[in-house]
Amino acid sequence: MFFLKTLPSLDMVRGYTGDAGAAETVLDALGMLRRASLLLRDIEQYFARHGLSQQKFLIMVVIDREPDRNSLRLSEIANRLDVSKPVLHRTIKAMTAADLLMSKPDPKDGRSDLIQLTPQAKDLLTQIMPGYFEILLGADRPVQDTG
Amino acid sequence: MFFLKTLPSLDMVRGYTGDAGAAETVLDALGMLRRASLLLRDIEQYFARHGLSQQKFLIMVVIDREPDRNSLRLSEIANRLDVSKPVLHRTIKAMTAADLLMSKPDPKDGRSDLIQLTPQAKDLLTQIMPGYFEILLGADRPVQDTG
DNA sequence: CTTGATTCGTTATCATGATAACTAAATGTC
DNA sequence: GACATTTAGTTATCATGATAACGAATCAAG
Repeated sequence: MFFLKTLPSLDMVRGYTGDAGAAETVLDALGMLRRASLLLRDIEQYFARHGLSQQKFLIMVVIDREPDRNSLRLSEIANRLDVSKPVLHRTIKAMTAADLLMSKPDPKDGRSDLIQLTPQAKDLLTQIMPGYFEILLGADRPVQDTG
Repeated sequence: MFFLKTLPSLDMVRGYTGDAGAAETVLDALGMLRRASLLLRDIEQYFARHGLSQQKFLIMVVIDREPDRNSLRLSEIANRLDVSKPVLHRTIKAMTAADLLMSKPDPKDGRSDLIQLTPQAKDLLTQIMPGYFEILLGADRPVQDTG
């Protein structure tokens, strides 16, 4: 993701929306996209230093936090994350090769595997979670134009 | 971009941050990432219906709104958008092939071209801008499934 | 002017998002 | 139970983000 460093002026937006209140709402939304873009970049860089990505991290999170179960099917993960199945398939394959996930056949559905975290994945999750929250804590700082 | 459909509970986050105020800040940041993810998806779908992407749209915007000039160099566009030069290079090439951009050599720097909008691009920009603001206006409404 | 450092754009390569089209399994209807 | 529909996962292909490494032009130091 990337986004405009400098947002349009209120006057410019008002030229399209007509109404000043609407123009402010639009600028709020653009500001949010800019902040999300910067935050996401910080997050991705943090995960990259641990050999991960936000995507891989979130896959581990949704499996880990599932109550009463320690595994999920691909489609269940996809539903919890709003990500497409092909993307998830590819990532699960990579994470399995990296010993972060392991699968066993689903006894109730011959099409599916039950995907669970390896011990290494659980360790890694515990290790990186505090730094993740620290980055999110810094997210309400004012956005600066760095040039 | 994609993100968790269901955010962690306040209690779960408090388990990591210790302090309740910090936990709320973290949840605000996660909520923002979720809203930005959904909004961005709407925006990309809108642009796709016009044969564009957010990236291509923003390139047109920064050239169009430049005061006193009608062209920018690649690196100037990259600076205004916070996007990497290889990405921009590839996109400018595609947009030039699609008759949205045209280039002429920069008389002041033999390494650069001056990139400007074609008349078609200006027309397209005028045509799609209102719908873009309409989507941004809806960004503060509760999330709904539009199919 | 010449030399060295910097900047600009390009190429190559990779990661991560999407949709379309397919196979296999499960489900629903008769 | 047979057959059509639906669902789960996979494959192929594409778009868009990144960094690394490179040649060419510019700039800065002397």
